[in-house]
Amino acid sequence: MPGTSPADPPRLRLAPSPTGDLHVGAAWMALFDLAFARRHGGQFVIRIEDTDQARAQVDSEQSMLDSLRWLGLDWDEGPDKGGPYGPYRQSERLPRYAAYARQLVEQGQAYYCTCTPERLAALRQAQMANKQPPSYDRHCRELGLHPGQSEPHVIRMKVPLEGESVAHDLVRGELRRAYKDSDDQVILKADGFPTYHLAVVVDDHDMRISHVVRGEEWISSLPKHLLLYQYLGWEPPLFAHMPLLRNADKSKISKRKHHTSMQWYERQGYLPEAMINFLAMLGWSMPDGRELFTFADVMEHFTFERVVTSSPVFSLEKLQSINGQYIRALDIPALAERMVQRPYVLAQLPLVRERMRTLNEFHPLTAFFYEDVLAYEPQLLVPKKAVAADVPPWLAAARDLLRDFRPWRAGPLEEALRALLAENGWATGQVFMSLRVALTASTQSPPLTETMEVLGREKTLQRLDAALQALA
RNA sequence: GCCCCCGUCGUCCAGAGGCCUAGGACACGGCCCUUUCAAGGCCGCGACACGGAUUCGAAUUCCGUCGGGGGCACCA
Repeated sequence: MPGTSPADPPRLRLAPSPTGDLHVGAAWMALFDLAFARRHGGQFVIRIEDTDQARAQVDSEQSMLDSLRWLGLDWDEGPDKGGPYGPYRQSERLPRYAAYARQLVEQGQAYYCTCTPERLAALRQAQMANKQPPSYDRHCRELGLHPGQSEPHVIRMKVPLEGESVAHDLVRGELRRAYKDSDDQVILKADGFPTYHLAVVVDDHDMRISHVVRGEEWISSLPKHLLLYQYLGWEPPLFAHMPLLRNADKSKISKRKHHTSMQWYERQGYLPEAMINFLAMLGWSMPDGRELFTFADVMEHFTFERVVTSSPVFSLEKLQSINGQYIRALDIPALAERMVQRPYVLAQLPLVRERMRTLNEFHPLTAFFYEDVLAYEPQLLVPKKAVAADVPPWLAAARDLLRDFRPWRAGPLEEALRALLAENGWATGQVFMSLRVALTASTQSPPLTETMEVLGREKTLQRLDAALQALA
């Protein structure tokens, strides 16, 4: 098996979330992945899912790498440097998937299916109405269809009608599931793109991944993945299904209920080593029970066997305490150094340097970056020669433009905003003033789009909404 | 509805048949220290979901119930 002999060092991968941000869940797994890989002299690669709706664009990809670096989890290889087994970007791998899907059809382990979405929807609806589990009825399975180019079709894999799948999981032990509870999954879509199931199997094989570490939400598709390895004649990797991090209400951790972006923690002033320590205590513990430890300690002692099987609630209480302990452990010069070296502070400096007459003025000039809720004086949002009713459309239009705007950089942002204003015949000075107040609660601030870049998308959008609310 | 995973203090973990009248950390409460607030020290509150079975003995094994979560897409 790959990765199980010393001569064959493990290769693990991180699959970033579609937005490209490094989220707490991903960071949490990456931390263990990397500890494990490093300990055994292996590698850790990033597989970029940049096709279809998973569009990790350059700037967000960069922010993910920045977050990993901040955590100290960077390694000598970027997404394109995972060794000779790339490409690691899905968009560059497209031709491979269709070929394998067709190979499976030829081998009789997959088949063309021309069922229409309408038929499938009706089928599903009928099954639900009859309190049956929704699943494909294998209508095309034995038809031996060979649809022409023009006829829309997908390729589905054949799942055995009986028997069961038995797998070994590094954290949970034996995982069993009857084949009859898995249906004939689509592996190649009508548009020629693979579904995740095919893509991940092909990619992990091509990239020589030895250990697949992923959330337990994937357990139920494990039999299909294993089947795909078997059909393709490949040795499957080892699997570790990690518990899911949860909200306080026990649901799967979500953006609505937590700050899930690593950047937020960085900006909030948490120390990366405290963050690592905290994350490593979720679902795992040091064999000797120590609760203050470093990444090097994790590296030395991490095993999948010690990962808990129940899902931890992600709560900040303990992180704050740990962070305090790390801060207190720093001597004053070191602490001072850490404060000024903080990337968020570093990013603010160029914006306020020319506005500072004393070093102390740095604080009032940058205070607005840190407020959770800005205290608006609504009349400030209404620039000279404008009336209150003018403003909401400006802010709303800006918000809509910014929601998915990429790349999140001052230059492009300014260009796009100016274009928006020109299109609507709005006065730049007036609109920019309103935006400025919305983002900083003040009529005096560093240049608008530079401020936006440093503030980040999330806070920018939040503040636009807040300003709109203040005007309502 | 069906399938799967899981179930120890409010939260995070320890616990792999006797070391458990269940241990630590965070949070919370009290006291001490102290011009305040922290930090620190001491003390306290607080859990093995329930029911059976196996065993001389179960938090630890098995079964059931209940509870929570996840999955059941031409999303990942």
